[in-house]
Amino acid sequence: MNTENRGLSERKKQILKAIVDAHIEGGGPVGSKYILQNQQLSCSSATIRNEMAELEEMGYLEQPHASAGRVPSELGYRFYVDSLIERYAMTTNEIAQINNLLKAKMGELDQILLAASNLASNLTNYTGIAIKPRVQSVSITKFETIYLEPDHYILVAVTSTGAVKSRHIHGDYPVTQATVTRLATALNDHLTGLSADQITLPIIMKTEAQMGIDAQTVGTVIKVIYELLSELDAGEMRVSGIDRLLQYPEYSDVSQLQELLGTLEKKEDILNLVSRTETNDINVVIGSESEVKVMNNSALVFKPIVKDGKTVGAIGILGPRRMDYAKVLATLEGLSGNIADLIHGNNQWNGGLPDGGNQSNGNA
Amino acid sequence: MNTENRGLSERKKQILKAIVDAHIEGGGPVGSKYILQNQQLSCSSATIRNEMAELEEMGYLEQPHASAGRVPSELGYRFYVDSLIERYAMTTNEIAQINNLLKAKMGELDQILLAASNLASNLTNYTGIAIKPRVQSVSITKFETIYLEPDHYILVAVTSTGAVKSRHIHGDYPVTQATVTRLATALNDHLTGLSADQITLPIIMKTEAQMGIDAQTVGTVIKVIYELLSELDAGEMRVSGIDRLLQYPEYSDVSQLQELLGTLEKKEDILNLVSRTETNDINVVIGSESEVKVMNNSALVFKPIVKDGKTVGAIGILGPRRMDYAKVLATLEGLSGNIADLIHGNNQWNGGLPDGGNQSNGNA
DNA sequence: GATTAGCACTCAAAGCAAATGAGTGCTAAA
DNA sequence: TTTAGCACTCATTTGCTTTGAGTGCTAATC
Repeated sequence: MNTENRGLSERKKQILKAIVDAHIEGGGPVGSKYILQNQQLSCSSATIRNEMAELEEMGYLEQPHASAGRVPSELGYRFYVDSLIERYAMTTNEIAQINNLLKAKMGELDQILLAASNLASNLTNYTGIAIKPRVQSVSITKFETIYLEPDHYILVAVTSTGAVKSRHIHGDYPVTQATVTRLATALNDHLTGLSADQITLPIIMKTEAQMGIDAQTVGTVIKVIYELLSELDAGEMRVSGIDRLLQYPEYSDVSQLQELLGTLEKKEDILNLVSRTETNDINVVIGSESEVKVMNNSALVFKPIVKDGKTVGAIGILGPRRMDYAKVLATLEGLSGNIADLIHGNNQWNGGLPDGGNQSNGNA
Repeated sequence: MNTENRGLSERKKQILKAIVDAHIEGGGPVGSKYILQNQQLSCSSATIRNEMAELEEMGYLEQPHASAGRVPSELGYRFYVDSLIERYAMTTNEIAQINNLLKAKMGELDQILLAASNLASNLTNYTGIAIKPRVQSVSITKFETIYLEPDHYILVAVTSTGAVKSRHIHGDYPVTQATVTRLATALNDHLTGLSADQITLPIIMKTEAQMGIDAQTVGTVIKVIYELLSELDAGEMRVSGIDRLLQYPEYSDVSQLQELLGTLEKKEDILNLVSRTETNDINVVIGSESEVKVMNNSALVFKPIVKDGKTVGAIGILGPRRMDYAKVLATLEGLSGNIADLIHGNNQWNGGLPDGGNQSNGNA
């Protein structure tokens, strides 16, 4: 991901930075004259042209066509993001916004992430993404049953990630309050700590045998649990502020936009990308650096949210490749800090575990 | 919504229908000659022109500009949908698809709705919408608590609509297993059947007094319950297949598209529209018939899903005004039938109440 | 009175050519 | 190494013409 690009002279760096900045702001190719005017450089446009030609040769710039200005290449952006970017300081106003909106939403992790990605989208004017990554293996820490009617009870499961899931169960055979209570105990004894792929036939049979409850009921419940676990593994992703994309001319090409929306809908690709990421730092994925198709003139910036050493979610920003990285990075950094505070819980009535409970609504 | 439009001659109806059909298929204005060719009418193009002129005068047709063909007006579409539309029979293939995909998803209502709107989007090639409408007043039927650690327990609530919601609670004061159990009993005694606006200060105080649990803990829990209830009232909406919109030329105007995506994001308008609808039939909202802005050249077709006399959700299709209503209506009809079957539960292990449990992720 | 053929008219859309101008590369001088 | 100068390139804009689908109207016909 990093090339040996230290070999750039100060002037080259300054020119490259100027071009990227200008391109981020304006969107179009940047010419030598423009740089001369908006930059204090003690040289002429011809010199700048020479430098630009060299930068192009080195792969940092591209020329859409012979008589156009230069546009940063993917490599150019990468260098910019890694080395040239200027720290953007959030305004107190923005910080206040984050605090207010996030504190108000302080409920389950789901909602915090959603609110945060929303906020990120608002603050940066790009598209926000809230992600709950796939996890290798969730297990269930605690079972509980709620008896409602003779043929109807609810199974509640608390997962190892702190999420609470539930399922209504309508049995064919009437069950009693007592049976249902016994069921919970039995499940707690035998099935806690197992992930979906650990629930094998032997275990099921052993459980059935030792439970002293009719096999039908047990079978039904185990099936439900299995489904629950599979669902928990799946990961989820929510997008907010798609409409913002449209204001950038790079997306006025309908076919391009269509493909991008397609990948956003499918969710698969982005979910994979984020789930597979190992670092907890902010990630900047520019264009074809990722295996995600169609991101060619787009970039995705995302920041994992970590709780107890585990990645429990991520918030991200999707926008044109020429996005205002300084601002985006600062925003995500700020938000993730606040989220960390929230989920490490210093608030009165809620704030401990991530994931108060509900994370259905997967990607269908 | 209905004008006295019975005064149309058979031939006028035929011509109007032909124009609408042609426009749905092609998208452009329809001329007299085209109709003559694709329709068996024993008259000439001049006669058709005359009829068209009259239809325009009556408000059923519009002319984009003087030398263009005719385009159906909103009124024209309304008449078409109400009177002229031909029943579309779903293919066995499509029916099979519905059955398979829906049966596979048979879990909570949330997921069924989502899967259904997704499927609707696939089958019709327009954008699908899954809606859980606002409800006036949900109450909680049953409380349960799950003890985890000395300062940490989970509150589980079963609502009157059958949804199960939960919240982690981290108390400032240690609680015991026994306290937590007692808490559940007390809540079940005092707070079941109340909606958010019925939880008033007197009731809270009375509950606190009779509970015999420290006021802090009770106060915290009641606050959580209140928030839970408010959240349940809120309604939710999910969109799938936005990218499909782009294939219709009416949305290649970026600014239009942007506004439409905006309303889809806000959700407010559509949620209101659906929540306020009283009939359980399929609704067709064409363009500016609704108060929803920006739907000018779009139409929304939706079908409420009813369970025990209550509207528990809706699935809908959003597309260009010139959408294939016959197909859309048939699809929604078919899907809603299947959903009704599912939630009235004739399946072995699950199927009774709607809403197994999880419907967080509201509109932030 | 309804229908039709015929014709003049309209107007968006497509095609074409010239003008514009931002920006470059190269060369030769400083 | 830098720079001024100049010829060259090429996307974009502009104005113009052509095309053709489609209409409205009128006068003849059924």
